This record gives sequence, C-alpha cells and structure tokens, in this order.
Amino acid sequence: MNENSNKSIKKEESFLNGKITIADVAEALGVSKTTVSRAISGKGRIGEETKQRVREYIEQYNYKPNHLAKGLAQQKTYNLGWVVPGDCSFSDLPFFQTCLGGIIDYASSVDYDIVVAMGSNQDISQVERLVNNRKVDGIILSRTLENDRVVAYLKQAGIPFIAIGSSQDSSILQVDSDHSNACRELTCILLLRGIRKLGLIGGASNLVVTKSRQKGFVDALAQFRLSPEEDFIALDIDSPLKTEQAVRKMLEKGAECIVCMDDSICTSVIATLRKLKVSVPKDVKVASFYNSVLLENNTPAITSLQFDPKQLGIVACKTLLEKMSGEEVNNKTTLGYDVLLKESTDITQ
Amino acid sequence: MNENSNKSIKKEESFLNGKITIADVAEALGVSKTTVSRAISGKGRIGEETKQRVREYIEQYNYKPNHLAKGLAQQKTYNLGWVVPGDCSFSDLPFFQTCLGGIIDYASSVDYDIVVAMGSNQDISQVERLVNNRKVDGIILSRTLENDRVVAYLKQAGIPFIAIGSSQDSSILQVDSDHSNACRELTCILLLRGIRKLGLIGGASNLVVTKSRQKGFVDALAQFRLSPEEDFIALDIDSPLKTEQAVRKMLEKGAECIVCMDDSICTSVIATLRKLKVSVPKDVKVASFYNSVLLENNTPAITSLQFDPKQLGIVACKTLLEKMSGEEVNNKTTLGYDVLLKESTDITQ
DNA sequence: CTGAAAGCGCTTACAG
DNA sequence: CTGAAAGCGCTTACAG
Repeated sequence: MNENSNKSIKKEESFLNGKITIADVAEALGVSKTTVSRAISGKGRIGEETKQRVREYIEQYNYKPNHLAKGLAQQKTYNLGWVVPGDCSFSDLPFFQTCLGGIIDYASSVDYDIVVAMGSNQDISQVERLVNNRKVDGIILSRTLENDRVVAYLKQAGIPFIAIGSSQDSSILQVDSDHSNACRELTCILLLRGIRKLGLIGGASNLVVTKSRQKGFVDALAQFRLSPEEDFIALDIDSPLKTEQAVRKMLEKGAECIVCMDDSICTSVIATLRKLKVSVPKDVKVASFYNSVLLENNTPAITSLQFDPKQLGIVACKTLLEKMSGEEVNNKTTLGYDVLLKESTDITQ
Repeated sequence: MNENSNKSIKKEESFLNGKITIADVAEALGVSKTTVSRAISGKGRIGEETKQRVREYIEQYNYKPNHLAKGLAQQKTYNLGWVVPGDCSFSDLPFFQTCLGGIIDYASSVDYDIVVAMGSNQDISQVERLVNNRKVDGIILSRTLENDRVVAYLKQAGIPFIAIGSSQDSSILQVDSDHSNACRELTCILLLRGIRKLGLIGGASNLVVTKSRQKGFVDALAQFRLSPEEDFIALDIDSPLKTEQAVRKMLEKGAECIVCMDDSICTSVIATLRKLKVSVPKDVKVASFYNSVLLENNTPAITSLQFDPKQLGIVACKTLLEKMSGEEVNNKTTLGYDVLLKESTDITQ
C-alpha cells in the first residue's frame, strides 16, 4: 500500500517533467516493454492496432525516449563529430559556419547531434578525446591538409569519417566543390576576353584546395597554349603586406588581371589597388572565389566563383551516415559551382 | 571448452581495438567490477594497493570507460549544449568561435563535450531537440536578446543554462564583459580630450548588449552635463547603406567623433569617410569596440575597446558546471575590458 | 576494504 | 502478433 502510493507519486512527478520511461508506458497500457519499443521503432512484427494505441499514448503523455539508454543498447551514440581548425583565419569562418548549418539540419532530421572539436596538425588531442571517450559514431572534417594528422589518426583509429575538401588519398570519403574546374572555367572566360597577363594570388600552399585551384588555373592557360610565369603565381599570401608586395610585382610585370583564391585576399588586393590609384576594371581586372559577404557592396562589383557550403555540409553528413549504415557510397562526391560575371572583369571600358 | 575458446577470441579482439570493459579488467585482476569502478573514479573506500594495481592495468591495456554507460548509470550525458544564432552576422562569427574555443578547452578538462545547435527567436526547434532528447546536461547561450525565446524555453524546461551576455532577468545565470562601463570610459576619455560632438552608431537595438553600450555612452555624456542628441545616436544599422546615411547626417550636424559599436560597422564607417574624403583623425575621430582582425592593418590605427571572448567562454562553462554540481555561484559575472588608444582619436594633429 | 546485486532505460534474439 | 529475459557497460546503496 505504502509502496503503491510512493510509486504513484513518483509517476505523477515523472509526468510533470516528461520523464516517463518505456516501462511506464508499458504498464499503463498493459503491454510489455518489448511491444512499446517495437511500436516506437517500427522494427519487428507488431499489430497495427497495438502500434496505434502505443503511439497515441506516447503522443498524449509526451514520452521522449532516452537516447543514452537507446545508444547503450545499440552501441551507438547518435552523435557525429565536427572538426574545425583551431587555427583558421577569420575569413574562413563563414564557410565553416554555413557548412555546419547544413550538417546540423541533415543530422537532426535523422536524430543525430553534432559534437564539436578543434583540431589541426598542431594539436589533435580533442579529436582523440572524442574517439577515445566514444562520444561519436563518426566524424566530419571541415577541411583537408596535405599531410593531415587528423586524417591519419582517424584512419588508424578505424572510426568512420568524411572530409569536406579533397585528399590525395582516394581511399578516404570526401566531398568537395569542383575547385579545379571552377578555376579553370573562370580563367578560360578571362582568356577568351583577350586578357593574357593573368596573376593568381592564393593562401596556404599546404591546403589541398589551393593546389586544386592552381591546377585549374594552369590548365586553362595550357588550353590557350600559355605557360604560367613565376611572378604571376603567388601562394602562401597570408597578410595584407604580402598581398601588397605580390600585387606590386604583378603590376610591374604588366598584369592585366588578378585572380584571388579567396575573398579575404581579394579584399586586400582591392585595398592595395585603391592605394596605388590603379582603377578596376579599367587598369586591371579582378576576380575572386567565394562571392561572400566580404565582397558584398564593393564598387565595382567583383566577378567571382560561387560554391554552396550548406550543400557541402548536407551531402557530407548524408554520405557519412549512409556509409555508416553499410550502404554503398562513392568515395568522392563533387559538387558544382557558378561563375558570377560582374563589373570587375569588364573589358568594354 | 568451446565456450571458453570463443570467449578468449572475443577478448583478444577487444584488446586490439581498445574496447575492453570494466568486466574484463575485473576478471583479469581477480577483483570485482565494483572495485575497478572505485579505483577509476576514486569514489568509495578502496585499498591503496588495489587501486594502484587497477590503475596500472588500465594504463597498460588502454582501457577507456564507455561514457554512454557511465552516463546512463549516473543520469548524466557529459555533454553541454552551445547555442549560436542561426541568423548572426558575419562579423560576429570570430567572437562566437573564440568563445567556443574557451568553452571546449574548459569542458574537455572535466571530460565534458559540446553539442551545437542553431537557435534564434525565429526558430528554437534545435534547442528543443537537445533538451527533449536529453542529449545535454546544461546549455550555454552565446548571446541574449531582449525577449529571448530560447531563454524563456530553457527556464520553463528547467534545464540548467548560462548566457554569455546580459539579461534583464537577474534570475538567470549570465557572464558578460562590462560593456556599459567600457563604453562609458571610452566616451569619457574622448570627452576629456575636448571632443564634444560625439556620434554613436550601433546594430540591432533588440540586443541587450546594444542597450548597455548606449547606456554607457549616455552616462558619460551626463558626467559632462551633456545630453545625447537624436541624430547622434543611430541604432539598427545593419548595412553599409544605412551606415553611410547615418554618417552623412552626423557629419552635417558637425560630429567630431564617431563611436562604432562593432568593428564591422566601423569598417563601413571608415569606407564611407574615405569615400567622402573626410580624413581620420584630422577631420573626424573614430573609435570602435572589439579590436578584431577586421580593424587590423587599418591606417590610421583605430582606437578600440577590447574584450576577452575566450575568457568569457571559459568562465561561462566553469560557472555553469559549478552551478550544476550544486555549488553556490554568483548569478552574474562581469569581466573587464581594455581601452586601446590609437591614432584614430589623436587630437594633436 | 571488498563484493554481489540491483538498477539506469532502452533493444533484441528467442520462444511461444 | 506478443512477451520474458538477457544484455549494453557502467554506478552505487547495502551487506559483510
């Protein structure tokens, strides 16, 4: 009797803060926990009528499954790790943030959550924690380096992962925009307009993506039987000062157009040109890579490539989850791009 | 016999991928699971020698506890939620990213992980998921709005949380930089230099932080027996166009200095002044708020307030965890600031 | 100081 | 179609 009243008090409390369990539901409905579990998951044979009864009850009493318990029983965490560089530059943040938005959207649609870790070649300890503590079922990398310690670690650890970006290692799952062809097409368009002296300015040369863009640029030149000149390709440009030096040198050598590998660099280039009283597009053309907010409202409007980071996130998340559930997936997925032609590359002036 | 060999095979496999359990350790050492558990956690009475034996074995065989199981037994997830606005502007990202860095650093030092969700007044569904699915033990908010739906929801849900930023609601846990005094001090310094016609340009007026800064500004004026003029305070400035309009109006009215509530706005202000051929600091002074990379390398160097977002993250995480473990904590923690005086407010020219 | 046992809230062969 | 029971890998009163 005493025990009973205790129990009923406990149950009322449970109802108040939504902490009822599968056992409560089973008892209330006079069925077994097994049946309730099956009604919820839809797995296993179960009568249609029973299923409906359970589902209605659950709806009404706002039963929410305990994902920890579910995870323990199934040996899954229902978490995915998201590794962002601890050392990335300011201008990369919007890209990562938008990717993450896509990832969360997709993940939550299948009841997964995202755990974040900072990781770079300098420090992979947070990624190791995630794996060692078994806090995630798989991992999404926000970028790839040429000799990526995180990639090496994850391969060795044997945990499923996918990279946004490209890797030389074709055995790893990866999804990327087609940087190489995007850069090639943009460059070809410029060449078709009669522009010949093309400069290319880019960031860290140990990023795979930098290599891809450079390749596209060189390929385009080759299509026009041109070969790249040394002073016209400046990589590892990571400060306004270096940008200025590179731009000055290109202008001295008679550059007609400067292609910037990201919008941050482009902003520096434009600032330099303004300082040097070089007019765009009259004296020199300018093109960039992301069409991000950084370029917004610039006068003149800047010709730029455009990718879809949110879509990259969605596809990465989806592909990884498919792979984890044993489906056949392509190791490499390549997404498209747009070329946005604007005033900064006009030749009619 | 057969059973035995199976078992030993299974155990060898376990060793290979580090998936040994507390039961394996107990069996190997001829003690009970209880003892192993106690040796690891340090809770409960246990012989020093036994404890050492267990710890050595664990070290040697690389045993890692299963946090899911631990969590289920303790009714904890060892996860904290981190809510970032789904709709924040580009220039806020570095702040959030740096906060997050501090949060992860602190959290991982006590074996917690961070699960991310996007949330704003438009959409709190991801936050609801986190709570309903019991994926987190507590939540850290990256900012506060005046009528914050996320705050309202979390209060009602009864889950522990803390906000980075300030709230009118003094019952909620919060940690913030002292924006009001920072802005007051900066303004006072400018007033002390003899500057009288001070303009203030800020972003979204529904952010608590905007109000605080405005208050500091007005307080400083009051200390000098000045009252704010309407055209000299422009809020809800969220585009370069609006910035330009506000700046033009202030200049018409004879503004001697423009105080910008964030570095993004400051960048627009500087661009406008350049366009209008108004020289800084000769014709008009400029001061800003974050000393972020956005201002780096500007000529002239920009006078700015400086806060410590990483420290905000650390303190927020620490305070929340303390509160969750039942310790007494102050509802509101206020962190300091620095005033960096640079060329853009020089009056000697 | 140590251990057997129950429990956390689910899932899933297995048997009926 | 349904259920009793074992199990996921921990923790923790309780008893000794």
